[in-house]
Amino acid sequence: MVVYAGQGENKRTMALLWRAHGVIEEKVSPGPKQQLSVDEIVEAAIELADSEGMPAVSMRTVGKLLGRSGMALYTYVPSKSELVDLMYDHALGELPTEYDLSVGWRQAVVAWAHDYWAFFLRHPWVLQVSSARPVLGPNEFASVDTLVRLLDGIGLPALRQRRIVGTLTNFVRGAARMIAESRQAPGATGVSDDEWWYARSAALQEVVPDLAERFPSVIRVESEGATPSDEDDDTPYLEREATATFKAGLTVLLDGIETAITQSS
Amino acid sequence: MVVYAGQGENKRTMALLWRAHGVIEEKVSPGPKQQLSVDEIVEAAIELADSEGMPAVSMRTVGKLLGRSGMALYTYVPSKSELVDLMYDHALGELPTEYDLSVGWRQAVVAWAHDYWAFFLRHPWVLQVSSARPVLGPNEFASVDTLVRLLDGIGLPALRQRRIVGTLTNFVRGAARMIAESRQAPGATGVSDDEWWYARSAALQEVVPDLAERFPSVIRVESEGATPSDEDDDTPYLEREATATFKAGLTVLLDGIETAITQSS
DNA sequence: GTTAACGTTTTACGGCGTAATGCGTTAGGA
DNA sequence: TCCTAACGCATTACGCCGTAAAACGTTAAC
Repeated sequence: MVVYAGQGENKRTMALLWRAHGVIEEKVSPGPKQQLSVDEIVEAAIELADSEGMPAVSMRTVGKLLGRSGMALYTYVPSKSELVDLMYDHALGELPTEYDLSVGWRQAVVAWAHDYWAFFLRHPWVLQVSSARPVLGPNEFASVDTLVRLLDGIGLPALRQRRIVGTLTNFVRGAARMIAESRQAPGATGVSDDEWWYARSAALQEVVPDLAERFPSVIRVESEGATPSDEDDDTPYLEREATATFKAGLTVLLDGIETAITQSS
Repeated sequence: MVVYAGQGENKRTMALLWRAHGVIEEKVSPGPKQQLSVDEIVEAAIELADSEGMPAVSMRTVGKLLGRSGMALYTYVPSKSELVDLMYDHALGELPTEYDLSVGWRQAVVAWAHDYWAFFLRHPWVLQVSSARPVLGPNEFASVDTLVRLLDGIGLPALRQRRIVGTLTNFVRGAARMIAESRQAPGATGVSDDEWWYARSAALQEVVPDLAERFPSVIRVESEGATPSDEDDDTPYLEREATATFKAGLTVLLDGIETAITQSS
């Protein structure tokens, strides 16, 4: 059995996140032993979220995946929202925490950004977990710490460094979100991205024939220099565009950071 | 009655978005006249989303607000997801479409960014509408067109301009999302942002006493130079931080764009 | 052997989106 | 003028959701 020294939701949540068994007294007590573990539940939920998307993650479905009823999970986890927090922090655990700084901070940050980006594309549901109220789990701390360290010795005052860390994190999340959302357009395996896009554009053309006259600037900018698709690259249009926007945007941001460094020194 | 020249979901959606009454044949037909309008419904839904948040917007609640059953709305709108698209595009209509470029592109973009940002804070639910699959409504086109025009004459090739438009849009959305999410932490009017933050930190401190040794870089960067709160400014901590990150990040981005301009010329 | 704590399941409640059904209103043609 | 068919709208129903409450069976401690 588990007893919480102080009390309160927050304490219990933190104990769960940090597996702080030191703070928790384990008491032997009657009744059957627990047959599952928080980790098992969290991993099953992540599996489900990866393959079927966040909406498919319900207490009942996670329970079923473990051969249990939905309610059984409530012995391990106080509520679904806590389970989601645990999923979030657990997933963050797979991010690298060390980067080679001998090649310069800029290259290191590019590597970090690509890893972070790829992480969100592997686990798109993470983007649906709020980023504003931090979860304060160990892996969240570790991942922020990793990025902070990349910017540690380049002569930025702490405050500026903090802003830039926030901006970079936000930037990668937003860029990844564009792709992640485009991948789950009409539910599971409905029409593909390109088919949807084509049908929409055709309908638009028909309903608004004078589109090009009404919005000349967008039309010009959107039509010029479309990213060419490689021979055997079947990445959908929106996704290629979003990827290119990510890379270009990262360059712009890094250039801006260099300016900030120059101004600080 | 309404007949669609071609057919298909997309056509109907576009007609709804663009109010393309030209494409639509109005036929007189028996039965009672419609007592509501799409606009009324969309505005009621927006009202609800503004005041109670997106989760409070259900077909039943919107119907109730109009003195009608939930199912009544289905005569006007094919499904909830279409209603959400209409809400999104309708709300975008309140954005300015003209900016003074005589003060230079940079100042104009700053003004745009602040308007866009304030818009998201007025209608935080907009951030929960996917941005990847564009809705292709008139106001979405207008708002993108507005930003594109701000960057039109500064010597950027079209492709670069497109990437920068995407990056700026993404940036503001992400920055606004941080605040919007921090405002809706524990449901409606539960604990305030600051109380929550304090309780969490206290719990964390207790569960993980060696935090500062384990993540020295984050701790240092997070603790230095905290934004001072004005005398009578009761903006919560997370929100002040997020606002500062937005402003600093915008500067960094604009500096990066200036570098891009220099390189293009 | 009794008791009390515990893990788990079952049932139940009020929410959701929306399909199906039915009712009452209304315009056009007879 | 009446009939009919189309239509707006409400009601009901289905299968989901999170989770409170209760019931049941297992088990350790006394």
